[in-house]
Amino acid sequence: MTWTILELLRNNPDKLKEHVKKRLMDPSIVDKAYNVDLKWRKMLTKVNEIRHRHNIISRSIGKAKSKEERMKLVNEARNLLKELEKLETDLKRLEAERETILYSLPNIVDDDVPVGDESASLPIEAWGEPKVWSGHLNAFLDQTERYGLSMNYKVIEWKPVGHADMLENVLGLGDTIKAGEVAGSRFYYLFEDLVWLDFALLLYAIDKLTSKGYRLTIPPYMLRYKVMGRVIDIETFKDAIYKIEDEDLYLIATAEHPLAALYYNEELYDDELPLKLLGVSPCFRKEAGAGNRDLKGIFRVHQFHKVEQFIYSTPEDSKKLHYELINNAKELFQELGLPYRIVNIASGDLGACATKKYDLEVWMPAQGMFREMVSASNCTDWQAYRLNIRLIRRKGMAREYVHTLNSTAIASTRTITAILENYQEPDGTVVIPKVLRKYLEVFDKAPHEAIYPKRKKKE
RNA sequence: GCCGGGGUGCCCGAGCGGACCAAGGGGACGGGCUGGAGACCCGUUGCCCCUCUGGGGCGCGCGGGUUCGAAUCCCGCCCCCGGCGCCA
Repeated sequence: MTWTILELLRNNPDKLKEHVKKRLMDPSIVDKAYNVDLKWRKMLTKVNEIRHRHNIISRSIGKAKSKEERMKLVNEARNLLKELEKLETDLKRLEAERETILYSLPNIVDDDVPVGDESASLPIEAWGEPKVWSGHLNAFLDQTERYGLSMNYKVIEWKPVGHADMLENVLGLGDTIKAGEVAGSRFYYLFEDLVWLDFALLLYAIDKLTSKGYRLTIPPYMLRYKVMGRVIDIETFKDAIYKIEDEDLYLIATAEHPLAALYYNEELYDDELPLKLLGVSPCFRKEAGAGNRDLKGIFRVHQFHKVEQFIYSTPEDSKKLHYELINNAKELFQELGLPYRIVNIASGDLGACATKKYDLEVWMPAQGMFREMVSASNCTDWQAYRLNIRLIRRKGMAREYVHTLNSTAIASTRTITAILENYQEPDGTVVIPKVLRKYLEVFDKAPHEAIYPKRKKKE
């Protein structure tokens, strides 16, 4: 038992309550968990005592000398079993109750995390030279200088076209109407240059991060219930996860899920950590909690491609590696030339798994907002406890839990929206970021320098 | 999908209804020996609970069942190997 949260629950429940309060959740869950755990431990002791008595008698039956003695002992054992039956039912019930409540406890909150609801999330740094339409200037300053972030921005007088209109009307390279008819809203058809762009973005992230030593991985795109339930919390399950009819299979919402499950019920030695993985997969999301937000375009969709960073680490290294993940993401977006700010996400908006989370938000010139492109979470031992992934120290062979961390590298459709708005020229042409060009040059039919509006095309 | 064989501790592997409650080996870890290393010797090496220099319970793919007693018998599921079929 070295799970941080269980230790805290038993030794200092008030402290754990503070963490739960920071998340704006009802702290009475801690009292419930404490009581159920205590009750379970007492019941376990009681049951074990009776099992012990039963075991002693049961073992002596094999050595009984006479038939009478044998029958007497068998009857005694039977009586104890009858007594056990009810207690074991109670114990099982308590066990299930305990598991449910322990698994519903969120991770503790890191000291650096700003406390409050999403409005308390704190932009902490910014990079790049955003194009700001004059009509958005106040909004822009409100999202940067208000937090003490200064950016060299360029005011433009023409208003860029939103990514949804760009896609569908200006470029004519997407069809969400037909997709809506045949699959539903938040689906899309993408064509030609945008498909090339999608793949080029993935290749770019794969190229960069494999060079940094991340192990390239294609994971399963579906997981069993018992595994998925351990990787994520119930809320995420309800809001994001699709199920396959008549099968015990759930579509992943990100490669994080199968990458976290890679060492399900396994042991990792401290000298083989950190393990850095790079998952490439489609992501399937219900977006059930999204309401009517971002209904147009491909910013928030049921399906997209993503390159995902994932790290298994020792507890002492996880903070450092969390910075590594967000720094990798910054590097990717700097080279893409997309201006961003980094946000330290507030306690109330963390999600149950994370102890701390950084988002990278790119400035969207048409929307006049910074929008999330990357999310980097340190889950410490929250996932590892649920997935039973142990850490073994060579020195002394002590057993603990590993820490897990995850971060987006590139999410295809979102990054495409960012390019459509940031690389847009007044005439609707979209210049292709230089860093992507080498992944497009090799294909004759791929766009090499820019994507042109449909009415400008000569062909 | 069908037929046959199989899943034992970190790994290999014995056990196939009860007799110190998984033999034996390897690896790892701790200690001894050494100037240091190797070899060698001793010990530890599944999970959980407690009144924790000790005591106890549960563990043999997962979940049920039979029995006073199951790694061992029965049922369902999962996975692996071989053969047949099907398929990109």
